[in-house]
Amino acid sequence: MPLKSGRVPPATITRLSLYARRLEELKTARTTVVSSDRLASLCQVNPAQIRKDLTYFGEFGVRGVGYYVEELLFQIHKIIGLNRVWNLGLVGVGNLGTALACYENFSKRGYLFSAAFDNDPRKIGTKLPCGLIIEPVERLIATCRELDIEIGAVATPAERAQEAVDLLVSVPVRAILNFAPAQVQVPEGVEVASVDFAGHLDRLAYHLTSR
Amino acid sequence: MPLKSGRVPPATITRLSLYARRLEELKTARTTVVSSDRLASLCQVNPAQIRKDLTYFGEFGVRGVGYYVEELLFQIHKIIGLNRVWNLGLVGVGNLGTALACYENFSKRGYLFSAAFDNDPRKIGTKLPCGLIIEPVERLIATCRELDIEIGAVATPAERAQEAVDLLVSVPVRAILNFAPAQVQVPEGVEVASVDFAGHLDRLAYHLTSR
DNA sequence: TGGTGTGAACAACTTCACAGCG
DNA sequence: CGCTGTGAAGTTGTTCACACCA
Repeated sequence: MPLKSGRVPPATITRLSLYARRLEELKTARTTVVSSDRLASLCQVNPAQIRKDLTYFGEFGVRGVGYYVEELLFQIHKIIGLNRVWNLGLVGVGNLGTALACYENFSKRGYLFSAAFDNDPRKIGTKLPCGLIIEPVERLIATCRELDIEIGAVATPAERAQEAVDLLVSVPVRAILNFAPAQVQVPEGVEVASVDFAGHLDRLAYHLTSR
Repeated sequence: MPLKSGRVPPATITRLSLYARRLEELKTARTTVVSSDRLASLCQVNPAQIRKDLTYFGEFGVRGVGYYVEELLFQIHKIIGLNRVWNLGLVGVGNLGTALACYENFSKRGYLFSAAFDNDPRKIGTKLPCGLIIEPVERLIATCRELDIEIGAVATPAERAQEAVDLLVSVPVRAILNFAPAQVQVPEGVEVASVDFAGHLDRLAYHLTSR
């Protein structure tokens, strides 16, 4: 949020997230200071990259010393927006959706599934292992507004992904995590992150094929 | 596989995978010919990008016409290695692992979960909804060799990810899809694709925070 | 004519190398 | 003295613009 200079490369944000998770581990291990060299080797990136990434937002280190773990972690959390709780709404409660809603690594980091929607009448009213009760998709707009849901997670079949996204956008939800294997359209200002299982697997297959 | 010129950008492979999936849809829709402009709009990329990507592997189009959908799809499948079946081994059968093993989009594209391993004694011998029977991790090396497993999927807790990877590497498995929220080390020649849920969510949170 | 294939221009990102400071 | 912060150099990836050909 301080944002010292102009545009921040998307890749920088992705790495900031990575740094945060390694710093979390260092903090747990009671490490108080870390150099860009050390953090870089933990993250498998170039040390200069870390220093450059941070300069987009300010100066967080001490020359001749390094970075204070707790302080740097605090700053990165503030930049990303991890100093608060985010309410998520899940659309499509199949095997994958259920696993996601109950995945503890999300809640640990402040991402809370607060509502789940499906259009299978047999699922409505059912309680997930994590305690969430499945609501009909017709309730999506009302519930998302009521519960302050700002991030949507789409885990429907491919054919249903676009309509789920359209609904979320109309709430309005301006950030969507898409697990469905489909390309979805959103208006300006809405950010979509697609978790592309097929893309990852295809890259692995290519690696094995091209040798 | 034809590989006309030197190094292929990783991003090109990721896009090839994307093109393949859109072409699959075009084929299903009985479309026989597609221009780079049309395909580009379906994939939300620049048309020149598509043509450039393809030149790394050969010339697949017809000037003044475009690309024959079926032919181009065939060629891309051959490049990626999707003209065959890949056997996958799953390590860590929690909620997420179960959802993955039973996820039909994998098998549809030739990625077949052929074995699943866990170290919880209560799970061993249990059958997953998809029919797979969970084996003890001690059986991993033997089973992977026996079943020709070339791709590993790691869905263990973070603390267990590195040991799962080490085991897979010793099979040897040279391609690993990692769902655990941990940075893992692999030797030269082994490719890891990490499905980084936290990274995606953090990017979305940043998007919402920085405005 | 119309759309591909591609060198050349451009833009973005990464790494280097070192000045500057605690 | 050591490690950060950063301009400049280097590298990689993307887009343009047009020659070329079915």
